This record gives sequence, C-alpha cells and structure tokens, in this order.
Amino acid sequence: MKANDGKGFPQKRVTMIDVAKAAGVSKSTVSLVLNGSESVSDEKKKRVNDACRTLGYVYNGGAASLRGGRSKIVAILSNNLTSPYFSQIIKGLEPYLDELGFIPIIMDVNESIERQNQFVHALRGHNVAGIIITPAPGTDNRWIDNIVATGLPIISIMREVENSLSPAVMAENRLGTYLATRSLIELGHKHIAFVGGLETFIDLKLRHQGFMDAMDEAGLTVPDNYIQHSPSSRSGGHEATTRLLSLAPEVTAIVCFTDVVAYGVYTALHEAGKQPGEDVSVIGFDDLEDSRLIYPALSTVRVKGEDIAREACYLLQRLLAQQQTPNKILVGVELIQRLSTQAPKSLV
Amino acid sequence: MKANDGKGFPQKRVTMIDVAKAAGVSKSTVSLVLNGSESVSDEKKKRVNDACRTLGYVYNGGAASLRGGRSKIVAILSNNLTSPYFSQIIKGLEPYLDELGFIPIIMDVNESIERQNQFVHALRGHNVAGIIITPAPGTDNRWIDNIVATGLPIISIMREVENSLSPAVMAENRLGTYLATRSLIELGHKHIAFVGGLETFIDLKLRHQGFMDAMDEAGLTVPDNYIQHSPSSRSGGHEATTRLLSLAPEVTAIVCFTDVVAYGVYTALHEAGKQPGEDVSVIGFDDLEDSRLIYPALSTVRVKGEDIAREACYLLQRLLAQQQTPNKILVGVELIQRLSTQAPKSLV
DNA sequence: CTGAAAGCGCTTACAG
DNA sequence: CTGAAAGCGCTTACAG
Repeated sequence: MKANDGKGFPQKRVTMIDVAKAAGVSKSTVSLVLNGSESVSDEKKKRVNDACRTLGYVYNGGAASLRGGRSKIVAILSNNLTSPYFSQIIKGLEPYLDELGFIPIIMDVNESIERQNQFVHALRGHNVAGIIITPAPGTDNRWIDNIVATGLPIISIMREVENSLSPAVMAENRLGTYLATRSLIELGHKHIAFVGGLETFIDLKLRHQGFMDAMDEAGLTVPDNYIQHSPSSRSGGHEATTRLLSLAPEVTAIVCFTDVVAYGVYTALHEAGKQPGEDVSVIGFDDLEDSRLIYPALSTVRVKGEDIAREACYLLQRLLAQQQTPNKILVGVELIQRLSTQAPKSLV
Repeated sequence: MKANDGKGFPQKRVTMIDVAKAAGVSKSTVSLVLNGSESVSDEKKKRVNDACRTLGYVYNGGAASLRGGRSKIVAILSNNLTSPYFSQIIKGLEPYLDELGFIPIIMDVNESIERQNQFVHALRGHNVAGIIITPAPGTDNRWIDNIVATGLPIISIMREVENSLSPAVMAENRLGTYLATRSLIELGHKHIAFVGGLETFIDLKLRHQGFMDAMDEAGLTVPDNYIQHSPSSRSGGHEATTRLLSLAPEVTAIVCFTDVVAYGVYTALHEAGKQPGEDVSVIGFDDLEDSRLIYPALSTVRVKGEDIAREACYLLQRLLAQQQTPNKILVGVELIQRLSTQAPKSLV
C-alpha cells in the first residue's frame, strides 16, 4: 500500500497582491478585472489574467463575500435526496443558476426542522446569495418571513409555507389529481382509492382535494379505508397498498400521491397476484423518467420540473433586484395516459 | 395575488461586538464561547449565549474561515445526482460528518471535468474543510495531487484517479462481478452477457474484469457482442439489452454494471416478451433499496454505502489531523440471490 | 483609467 | 480567566 506522508501546507497562499505585483498593477485593478469590469484596458486585463494563471491564483470567494456582502452561492435545500423528482428539479435549476453566474450547492434537510434551521443559519453566516427550499413540514411562517426581512431571498418550491410572505412555486396539485381521477372515472371505474403521502405535507392536502372533487362530481362515494396514507417512498406505497387490498378488495383503480408511491403499488399488486393495468388501474403524479420505462408503463400527471426551476430562478432574480414578486406561482400539469390505466375488467 | 414589496435590508447586522456589549464581556470571550472553549466561566458562557439569542445573532462562518483558515464545510461532489446509489452514500456520510461537527454540502458535477474544476476552485476559495469526490472520468492525477499538496483533504469514493496519491475508497468491484458471474454459471448458464457502463469509467474496467475471470475459469467463451456498453441509466440498460437480444438471442443470463442498468434490462426483456428470471436471468450491482421491491426481486452484489461512507470519513479525519492514510481502501461485497436469477429453462 | 486606504466579522497569540 | 491589537483577502468609495 502506498501512503501519504501527511506533511502538509507547503505553498504559501497566492493573493491578489501577488497577482498585482506580477502584473504590474494595483490590487484594485486586479479586483476589477476578476469581477469583469469594463473599465480596465484590455492590455492590463490580459496581464492580470496571465498572472493569475502562472501563479496558480485561487480567488477567495469567502473574503469577497465578507467584504462585498453577498457571495455567488445559491443553496438548494432538499428534503428528499433520494427522490428522483427532486433530482430532476435540481437538474432543471442548474442551467438557469449557471447563466446567472451562481454556483449551486445542495443540502439534505431530510424533513427535519432542526436541520433546516441549522443549515439556513450557517448559510446566512456565509452570505449566500439566495436559498431555494422545499420547506420541511411544520416550517413556521414567521421564521421564513424573518429571513426574507434580512434581505436574503428565499423561495419555496413544491410546497408552500402557509401564511408566509415569501414566494413559492408549485404544481397545480389539486387540478392534477382531479384530472387523474376523472380519467379513471371515464374509463368506468367506481371503486377508486387514494394511496400515499403523509398528512403533514401541504401538497398532499391539495392532491387529496382534487381526488375528492372528481369523485364528488361523479357522485361516487369514498369510504374511509379507500384513503391510505404512507411515506412518499416505494416501500410506503407497497405497505399502504397491501393494507388497502385486505380492507377493500373491490377497488379497481388507485390514484397515487407520486410516481414513486405508484412503483410500490405495483409491487404490492404483483405480490397479490394482480397485474397493474389489467386487474387494477394505477395512476401516478410527477412523470418521472422511469415511469415510461417500467412495465407496464405508468399513467401519470406530468409536472415539468423544468417549469418549476425556471419560475424559481425568475423569482430569485427579482428578489435580488429588490423588485416585486408574485407570492405564488402555479405551474401547469398534463395528464399522461399509458398502459397502467385501463377499463375495469367487468366492463370488458 | 399577494406581493412582496421588495423593500429590503432593514436590520443592521448583529456582530460579536454587539453580543459582547450586551453580555458585558470582550469580543474574544464571545468567540471563545461560540467555539466551545472550556476556559470561560459558566456564568459568562450563559450570558453570552443569552445575548446571542435575544439579539438574534448569526455567527459569520465566512469571516471565521477567512481568519481561521478553515471552515466547517465539507463538500461532496457527485457525478450523478439521479443515482439512488449515490444518494445512499450521501445519506451514509451525513451522520459521520454531523458527529465531526461538519456541515455537508453537495454539488452536482455531472461527469464534467470543467464543472469539477470550477467547483473545486470555488470550494478552495471558500476554505472548505475537505472534499469527498467521485472523480469525473478523465480527472488528471496531477490536478488532484496538487490540491492535496495545498493541504486540502480530498478523498475519492467509488472511483479512483489512477496514479494519484490522494486516497480512495472503493468497492471490491472485480470480486463482485466475479461472484455474480460464478453464481450464474453454477446455475447452469453458458451464454452470459455483460451490459452497461461506459469505457471511460475505471470501475467498469474492474467489474468487467471480474466477469471475464469467472467466464475464463469455467472455460466459457465471450463473443464480442456479449459485451454491451451503455450509460449507467435505466434507459442505457434498456437500449443495450435491445441491441443484445437482436445480436445474440441465445443469451440466457445478463450481468449488469449496476442495479439501475438492470432495471432497464427488465424493461427490454418485457418488451421482447421475455420474463426476467424465468426466461433470462439478470443480476445487478449495488443492492439498491428498490431492488428487493421490484418484480421479480433482483439478485445483485451488495455494496454497503454505509461502509464506503464510514471509511471516507475515517480518511478525512486522518488527513485533517495530518496523519498517514492508506492510499486505497476496498470495502467488501456480498452476493444477494433473489428471484431474478434461476436455472436456465433448458435445464428445468 | 488607476492607486492608497478603510473596513467586512471574525480568530489568535500576547499581556495581564 | 479576559481584553486590546493585528490581520485573514477581499471590495469600494474616493482622489487623482
């Protein structure tokens, strides 16, 4: 085995002063060049840039943000790093953030208010330019409004903090499940269940509402045990569906809180000897990339992560420019019908 | 729609001086208390902490790291944010990092050398305490060794940079696919293919090697078209398998680069009217949580993300303490047999 | 268009 | 155990 000797710190750090000396200009000029000022002659610009390269200069963004008041970092706080949906949104955010010259960092809050608090505190102490957050359940509206009041832009995505003044970007949750449920009703289903989501999630309330609206409109009743809550995970969907099948075997269609929950529903159906789509229709929410690749391909409500990303960056820009922003932006949804939703067997 | 008026920055920032005044102590004492020094009287400690709370003081970690030389931030650079495997490793890292008092941030490099470069540069300028990285393909060994030479701990996980002095933590890749392949041979398979992975990934080379070793040992030949490369995604596995099935329909078993690739293999088999497990055996690598939940449950090679996380943090600690470290740590693998690997039909 | 000077909010020896 | 002082590496008016 080879080994590091652990002897460290040989190089003295190269600073702007060294660069200035090497380039034969003042420190301020170096700063101006590095920040892309127009008011420096091309020749000096080149000398500065060359000096940076040959000296191996590393710009100290930490010092810059201490003096300047704002860093180039934008933090994205995720509650569910394992959620492919959130990954899609992050991927969507990156090109916009890049273009604005920000450097995106991601933090894993994991639905914990304490971690959320701790992270935001640390972020404030590092003068980040802004925060994009999926608020953890139970986030206090005054907490988030206080942060906004300090001048730090903070934007909620996917979930809002009720009664907060900070802006939020969300999907049309209610409409989404309404459309999903109505599509099942139109196929002829009458015993339709709703699986997944925890009651503390604000988005669950809205998705649940859309489901109930469609059922009411069709004059269909929803017994209590047709609603099965669970964590928004595959295993959550699995367990909730196993419960559902034992309590209400007459169910012929299931509306799921998310696509990931739907994947768990598939597993539970398989275990019960039922074929998703053929025996029990299943519809998801999100339209993850996997959903058209699994078997049978999953019908779902598409929310474009990219739309959420774009609007969030739009809000960020306006907040940074101290311009007015709408308090809430709802991005559209689209019903995607694939093989997992079919007419009930009794009608075929 | 409610709106933010965008008027900003009302509060003047509270600093240590304000806290010191309010608590009736000097600025240094506040600093000592906030950094957990033992040498301050309990009474002053309490006064300082109370003052922080009542004033709403936010510790400026940026300023601290400028003066002190190191921040409490550890960056985790991921190449594939959508990979559930990487998410599992991050989850594994967090408790260790928490315990050491570090605050973990994640950055999405997305297999791009330029982004990797840019991010590491920025991280250096923010004096992060350390970097845990899955090096992008093509990472230069001198580049990474230079960073180590500045005293910034950087630890590779999952992939190593060949000929680098910086330490790496990896799975026993070669052994893993060797065991996977041998298990298929023992079931009676003779026409075994290898699907997934790009040739630029160092870990692919090793996994491929393990496959070849087992085949050679059993005296089985591997035609060129039994090896199908693809991105490590579900759709990659899907497409590679579709190619494979048309070129070599006699194949009865597939060793996959990762579990995610295996999921794509399932889809391609379904589309070809074949049942994974029954018609064609499939074995993955990683053992993601999903793998026991999909249908049929996936046989695989388990690498505990937690093991990789633990060893990475161990290396980080040693590097920070300027102690010697091993150059490479290999964590164990375990063969997990589920329903997706069965004897070939011809033998039943 | 460029340079000298002050200061962002901390930590760290150093006296006492 | 505590306080006064210097300085981390930048940016930003301000003169020139």
